[in-house]
Amino acid sequence: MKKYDFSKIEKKWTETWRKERTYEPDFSVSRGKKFYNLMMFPYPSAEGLHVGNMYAFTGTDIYGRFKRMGGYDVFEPIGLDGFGIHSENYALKVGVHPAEQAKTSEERFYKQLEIVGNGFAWEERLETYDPEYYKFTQWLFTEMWRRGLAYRKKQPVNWCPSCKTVLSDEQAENGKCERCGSVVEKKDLEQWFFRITKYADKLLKNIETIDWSEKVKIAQRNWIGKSEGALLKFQITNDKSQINSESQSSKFEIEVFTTRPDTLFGATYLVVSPEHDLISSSQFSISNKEEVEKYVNEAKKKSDSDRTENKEKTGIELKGIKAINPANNEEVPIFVADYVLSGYGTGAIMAVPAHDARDFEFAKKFGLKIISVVSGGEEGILYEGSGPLINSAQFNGMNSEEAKEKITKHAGGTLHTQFRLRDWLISRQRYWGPPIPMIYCETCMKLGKGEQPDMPGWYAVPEKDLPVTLPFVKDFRPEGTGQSPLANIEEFYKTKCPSCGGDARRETDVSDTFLDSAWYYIGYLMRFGNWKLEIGNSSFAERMKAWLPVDMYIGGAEHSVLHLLYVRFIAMALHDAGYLDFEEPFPKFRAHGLLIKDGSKMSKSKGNVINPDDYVKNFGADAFRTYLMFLAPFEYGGDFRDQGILGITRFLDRVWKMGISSEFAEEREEEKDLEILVHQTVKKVTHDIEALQYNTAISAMMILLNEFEKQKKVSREHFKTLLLLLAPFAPFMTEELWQHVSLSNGKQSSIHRAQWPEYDPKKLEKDSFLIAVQINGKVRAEFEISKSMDPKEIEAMACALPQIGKFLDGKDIKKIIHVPGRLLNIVL
RNA sequence: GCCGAGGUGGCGAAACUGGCAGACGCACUAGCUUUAGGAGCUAGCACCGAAAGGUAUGCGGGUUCAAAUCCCGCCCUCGGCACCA
Repeated sequence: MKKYDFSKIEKKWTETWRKERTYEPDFSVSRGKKFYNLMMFPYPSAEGLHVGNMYAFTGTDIYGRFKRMGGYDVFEPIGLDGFGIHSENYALKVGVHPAEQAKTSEERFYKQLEIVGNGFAWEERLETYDPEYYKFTQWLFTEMWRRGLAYRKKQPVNWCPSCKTVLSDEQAENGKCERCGSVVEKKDLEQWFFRITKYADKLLKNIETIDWSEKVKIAQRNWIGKSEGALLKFQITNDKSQINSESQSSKFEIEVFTTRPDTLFGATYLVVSPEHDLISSSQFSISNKEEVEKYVNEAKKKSDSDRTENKEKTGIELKGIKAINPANNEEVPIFVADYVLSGYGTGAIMAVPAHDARDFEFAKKFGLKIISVVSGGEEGILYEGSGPLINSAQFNGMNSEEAKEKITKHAGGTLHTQFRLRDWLISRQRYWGPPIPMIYCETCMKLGKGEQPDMPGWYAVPEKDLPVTLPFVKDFRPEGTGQSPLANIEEFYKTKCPSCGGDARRETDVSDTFLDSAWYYIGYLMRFGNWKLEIGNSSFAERMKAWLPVDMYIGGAEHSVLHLLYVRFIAMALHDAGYLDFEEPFPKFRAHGLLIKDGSKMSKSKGNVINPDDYVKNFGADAFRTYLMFLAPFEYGGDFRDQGILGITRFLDRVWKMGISSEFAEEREEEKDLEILVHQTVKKVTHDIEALQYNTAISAMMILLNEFEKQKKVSREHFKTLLLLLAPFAPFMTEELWQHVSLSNGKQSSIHRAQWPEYDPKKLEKDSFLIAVQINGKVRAEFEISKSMDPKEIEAMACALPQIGKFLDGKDIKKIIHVPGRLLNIVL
């Protein structure tokens, strides 16, 4: 008997599938049954594919193969997200130019991805560093600009001292750089931003309409951070003792944002952030100015994480000035403290120590007045809930919820919705990315001319001049000067103004990597032959209409507020610009779990990284794939154990043996119950794959095989059903066996284009089965009954059983509960 | 602190709508076979107990004929957010 020679068979089918274009969809017809099956494309930054990537790809590929067999024309493309800081950092580490490293990685990644048996549409692959690709990344930037969604602004931004570039808020995770983990600093710099906040409300609302993993939806909701409240104005006065002239008093106002305007009567002081305008204002004489400045400077020096790590609240009163509470016209002191953030709301708060934990802590430390205005808590203790108001003049007795609007009105404030989300900082002072396609003209600026009224001197590179090619720069190292290495290349930045034709300067920053990946799912549809299709081209528009949005998207949850938020935003902008007829690019998204090894995350420093190549070489791609899917539910992830793969190897070997033996039974030779099990298995595997519960699908197939082996012979049809069910998991071996067991003379078409088996609902139940008999809820016996039996008859039979009879002896049966087909519970 | 997901044999994990807890697999044990290699086959395998039987799904209560599953109160682990007013 021939042993299964996986390396030979895998090689053969890889070549055949490629040659026969088995996994290429038919774009020439617009068919209703399309299925766009997408996985997050990888960063080719490391030495090769990580087993975690392999896990994600395999899980997605199984789903795609399942859909293809279900009659869909499946589009499952693959590409590389090889532009950007992660690839550049890797190139820096190994000392190779990123453009060269890209070629090496490309070859290695694609080879690995094919070896493991993924059914990709190889002809449509793309790389984000391809000028034909980033031409459109740049076009996208100019489109955002034209639509008023891109702007330049100076403000405190996140700066990674190690990567020597600015970062977006999303990339400064807990005050640390998403790439290298360095502590992020704050710098005042002029940068490019995308106005994602314009879509904050839509990004939030649409979450309700999309079918995504719940934890990702929650992460996005939290990140967008909608709060409903009010903006209230507090007038500022100098202390009576210090008023010098009439004009200096009472013109300046501080606006605060609060979610609890109902507690305004309890606002006993005001706090401004160290960056607040009030501090530098010359309108007031702050008597302890020196002291205040010292505090402010120290606070500004601290990084965000330093500020938050120090739990003890600090601050200092601005002496000589007071604020007036608009509810009751009482004077309250003003403090500056770094627990108030400049980037949120108005950068100033009204402090209500009786009903806010932070204010409470601060007030205790500085001995400030604490006035309860909401009843419900204990006297003198912090209470953050709602309830009837007290100490609030005419509002006493009113419920706090109702009072929110009333008190806002009374104080002359306005109701306001505040988002936590801030605009997307898009520029990077690095080399390996798409140059931002903008031109700055000094002459036009002086004349006040420009494409956008509020940004004189700035022009987008005209579409005909795209792409702005990234020049080959030998010394691509970031310098930390606040400028990209491109700023040293005169031939690059010297250009002509698209408006006046005079000398002008190109933008030398490149765009964030996440812009590259914000539209790649569209890019795959452009890649026919040689990027012949362009945005605005009508046949491309048709293709987008036919294939978008993506039907199933799978990827890591770590991109919850990075890629997955940006890509939604860009789709919304393109939708509003009329290019897309949907707002949500991924109506269905599932986050796969993480693979761990020996109980901890895989990392090189721990030495527990799994090299997928070794396993494919030793056990074959089919066994490796199937094992990855068997070890735990796909959406949970799990612990990779070397020994576990042996169980799968045995299983596949047994399938091979049975298939190769060529001894199949006539159908009528089989036991009838076997047919029922086949139908049950088809049902279970179909359901489990649809739910991404691959582990239980595999165990169902194991049960079927175990039963097959107990039979003397199994019919060819039943064996073929098992092959079909197994095909998405073990594509190579099932293909080989499919050809072998098919009776047709000559060439048989691929199993991966065969029809997924169906089950007959009438053939799911056996005629007779075991039923359990319980006494007071404890199982005491079981016996066989037939489907047609009368309940009374079953009860009588149960009581007659010897194991049951001894319990019944001399006792009254209170009642009998009969769950048909399951059990009988006799209550004594 | 807040939000989310979890906690079941030696291990990875199953369990429909509340209905026989531990499917399937790994490891292990015994036997057979052996071309002695991570091979194959058969049987066993939650715990206590000689057995009858009893006890078991993080802990403590509750509802129910019946709870891993529902309710209340705790504990622990992992993931995310974190002075967001």
